[in-house]
Amino acid sequence: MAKDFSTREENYSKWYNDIVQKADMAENSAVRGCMVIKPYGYSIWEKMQGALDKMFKDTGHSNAYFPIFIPKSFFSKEAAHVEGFAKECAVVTHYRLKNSPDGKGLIVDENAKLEEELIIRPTSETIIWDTYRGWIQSYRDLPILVNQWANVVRWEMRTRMFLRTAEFLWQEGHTAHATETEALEETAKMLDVYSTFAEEFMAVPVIKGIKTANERFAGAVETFCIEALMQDGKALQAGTSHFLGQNFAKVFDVKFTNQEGKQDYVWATSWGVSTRLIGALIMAHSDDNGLVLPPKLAPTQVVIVPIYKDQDQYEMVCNKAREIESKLKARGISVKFDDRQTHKPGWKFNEYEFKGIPVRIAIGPRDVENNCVEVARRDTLEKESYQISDIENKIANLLSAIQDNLYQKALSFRENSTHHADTWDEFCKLLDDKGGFIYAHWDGTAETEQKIKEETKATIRCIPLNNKPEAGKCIYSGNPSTQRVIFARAY
RNA sequence: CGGGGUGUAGCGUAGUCCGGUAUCGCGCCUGCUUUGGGAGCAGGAGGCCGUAGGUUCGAAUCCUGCCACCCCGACCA
Repeated sequence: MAKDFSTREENYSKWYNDIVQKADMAENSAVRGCMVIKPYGYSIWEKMQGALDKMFKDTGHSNAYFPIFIPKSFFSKEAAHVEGFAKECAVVTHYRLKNSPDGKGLIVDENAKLEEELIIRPTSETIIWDTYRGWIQSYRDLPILVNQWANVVRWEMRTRMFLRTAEFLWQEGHTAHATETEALEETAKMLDVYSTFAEEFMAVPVIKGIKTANERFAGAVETFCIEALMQDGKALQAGTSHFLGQNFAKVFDVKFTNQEGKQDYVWATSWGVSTRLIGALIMAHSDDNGLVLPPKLAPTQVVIVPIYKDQDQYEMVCNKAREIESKLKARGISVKFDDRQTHKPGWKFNEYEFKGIPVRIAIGPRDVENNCVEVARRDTLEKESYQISDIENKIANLLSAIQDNLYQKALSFRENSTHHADTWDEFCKLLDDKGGFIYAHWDGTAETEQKIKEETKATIRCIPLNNKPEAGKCIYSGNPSTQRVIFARAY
């Protein structure tokens, strides 16, 4: 087979870029740091959106849409929020262009300066809480459970396709509650939605945890996250759910009258996942032959390739193939029948392989004669002959087996890449030799965390929610610690 | 944003030091033979050499600005 992929071994980041490009998911655009998500990449995002959106609706949320522009004054209200985002904001200062006096193109019309500059949203808490003030008077107006699907802009200095781009697509949920308990429950509920989505749809095992103060969302009281491990041993934050306390309610003056007739500030949460998940999907499952997609998120789950020598055979084979196609479709499987005569079967095999289609069915004259087909699965690259009778159920079972296998493979990779370190030397050695998640004791101070980051580039990914208390000594400072936290180098 | 590198046909490249409008492979088009893992042969099309200036009789080549991408750092939910 012709090889035009870099391997993970040779150059992991080139391998990643090759997959994005050659699987036709995205390309760089004329604008620095921004990518064009191509139809194939976008259809994966649509599959993710579909599954997540249903989960949001099932947990009582509704979609809405808020402006992309945020007045600068809104943005500056919450101190920590400003601190976190100010350095990466795109700002609109003018609203008109005019012809240049020298006749060479367009220039900004200085007479069209905005009285108040507009920030292009890096996240929408401020505009949303400014809006919620008008929506909430009484406890009867609560809770508000809103999600928006949107683009956001964060002016990143260094970008990578899907993982970090200046503009990206995401969803952001913003909820308002009458009590702290209810807001905390919402935060936990949405974290569960994310972990369920990651594990059941993406087939990526994740660890639920709490962020340390250093890694917390700017403006949150507490940030919860799901952390996944990529094949190069680096961690990836796959989703976050924030308990915002009354921080935004206070600065935007969002009060309500409770059942006792007293005024109180509203409790808030926000939560989001982005197109970064596509990067996670690539790095969790793909191999040196290209993309590998879990069936539940594959835009096409099965491709059928006809094999023939002449036009008579072509027609005979295609007739049989179409029968199979319609059986599979009736079973709810997404199928592409590639009857193009402009490409040879071998070419198609390779094409669908590096695009990660979970199952390929090849059917030729010999198969028609024997009433069978050749079935190849992308995850293991194994081929097997299937009798056509009951093909739809056999394929449905196979898809589900592939989904499970991908999850199990990713899980055992993570288990094999998870280590405990009890000394500083051990910790450094593990990081350099193997990467992965390292459970280690930490004294709980931001200073120690910062020092460890400076010396090793490893950060505390999270304090796992299911953590067991365990007395020990901080690997860096030697000070007492009550539990292990997860360290890793991260994307 | 700092340091380094790159930019030549859709993609990957030679040519750049030592100025004379461009090489090769893949892909594309046409025809014939092919079709169970990226087909073969023959013919053909396609490039103001990233962009804007400058030097020169003449610039892909030398000089300057700008843009984009890659690597390293800083930064970063």
